Amino acid sequence: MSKIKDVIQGKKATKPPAATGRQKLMDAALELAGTTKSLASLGLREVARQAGLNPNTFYRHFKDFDELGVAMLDELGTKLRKGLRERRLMPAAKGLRLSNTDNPTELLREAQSIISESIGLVLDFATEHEASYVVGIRELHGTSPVLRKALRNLLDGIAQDMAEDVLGVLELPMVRRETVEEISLVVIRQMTFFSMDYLENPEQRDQIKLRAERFILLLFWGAIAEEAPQLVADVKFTFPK
Amino acid sequence: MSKIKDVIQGKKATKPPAATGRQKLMDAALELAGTTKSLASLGLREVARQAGLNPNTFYRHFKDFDELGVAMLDELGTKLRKGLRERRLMPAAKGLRLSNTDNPTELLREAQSIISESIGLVLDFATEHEASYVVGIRELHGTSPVLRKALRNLLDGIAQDMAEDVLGVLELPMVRRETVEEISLVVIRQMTFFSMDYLENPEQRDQIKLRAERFILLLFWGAIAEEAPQLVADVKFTFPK
DNA sequence: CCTTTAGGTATACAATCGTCTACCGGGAAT
DNA sequence: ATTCCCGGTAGACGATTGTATACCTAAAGG
Repeated sequence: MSKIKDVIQGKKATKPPAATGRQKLMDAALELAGTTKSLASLGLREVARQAGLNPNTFYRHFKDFDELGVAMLDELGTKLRKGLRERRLMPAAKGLRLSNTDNPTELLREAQSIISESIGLVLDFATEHEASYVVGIRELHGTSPVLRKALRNLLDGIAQDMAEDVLGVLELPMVRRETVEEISLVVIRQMTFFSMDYLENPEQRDQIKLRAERFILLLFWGAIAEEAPQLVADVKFTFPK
Repeated sequence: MSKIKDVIQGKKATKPPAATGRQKLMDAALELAGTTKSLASLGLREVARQAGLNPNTFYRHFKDFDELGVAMLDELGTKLRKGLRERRLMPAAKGLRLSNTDNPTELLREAQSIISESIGLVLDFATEHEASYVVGIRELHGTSPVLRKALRNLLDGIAQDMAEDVLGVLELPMVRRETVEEISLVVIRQMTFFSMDYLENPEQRDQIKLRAERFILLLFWGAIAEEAPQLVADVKFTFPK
């Protein structure tokens, strides 16, 4: 009776192969975008093929390509911010954070170590999730306004986290809260460049990381010099070379 | 005799319409890329259509899309660097550059004015050539390695120019040459963000420009504080709010 | 004067694309 | 036990794409 239909339609319809199709599509898109093209320029059929799914299945999960993009960036953002938050809390647990020291020199040295640690943390994440990281950065200046905005918001959020973090150590009025927030945003944005350099030139990673640290130190040092010039003259603090 | 052929082929072949086809293609690509898509994701037929040319004509001028991209970025880069260089020389002609002052305060004030001026210069350029500027920045993190490299080189060159410029005013050993070069690169890169913000939020332009200036001042101030802490404490210099 | 060549055109083709319509199996809810 | 819908499939459609082949013309070079 229905033999004909079965033969014509095939039996594939009866075996849903474990992993949810939505994730399959996202993975496929990531793989393609990571190696070849930009997210926005992917073809629906292309992605479906890579995912081993029927083209139409795409519509079941996403109506747009923007929608898929947002989903991917969501995933990336969640992983990133969670990872950062976790590792950021580690030194506090180890009692390493002594923000009430009266000795400014020591305080600055600690700030430096925090910065260094945070940088490493971002760079590590970029290395571990290279594909999604690169795709994300690509969309930062990409063609889709939706994805651009999503990425901006992500960066802004991370910058906010960083600002709170720093403010826990460099308490006011050593440097104004507003300034810290401003610096944080600039730093996070600059990290897109640093991290791309980092990924693309594995042989210069140490140097790149150092440059990133120096950059941040310069900013904060400048801010402190603005707010408390005398402190700068008094404190004994040497930059890393 | 050849009437048949003429009728079949049309007479359009006999009128080359003034402007060189190469430029037409580049303009068409710019227009399309500026509004809709990314450079790399443009279709050859699409561009030819926009240029009012036969698809095959594309091949006469470029073999790749990368090739067209490089040509466009070349044009952009030339215009940009020329524009910058011209306007940068203006204050020197006006005798405004007094790099041998013994008064560090005055010197810094001058440095600030130079910075402010340079920023305005970049932002003006971005505004006047919005389309090509945006396309350029888009390709900075784009998919084509060729275009990425071209853009990097352009930014590096501009940074070098800026470094030379600054070194003409803030002479060593107030701050080390190496540091100036490092700062310049970071600044130029950060300007990609500032200028995009600037273009996208016309109502906040004054504020954005101010933030950019502040950012740069912080960096140099930090560098000076690193090299000559006492100077920072002595000099009377207030940041713009 | 003849020939080359640079820049333009028309036509054709196979491939790919996005989307529409229709069919289907299994699980959840009623 | 039936119904409903979710996630999957198949097939066909017209449009668009990149490219190959071939033809044309105007100008330049010998």
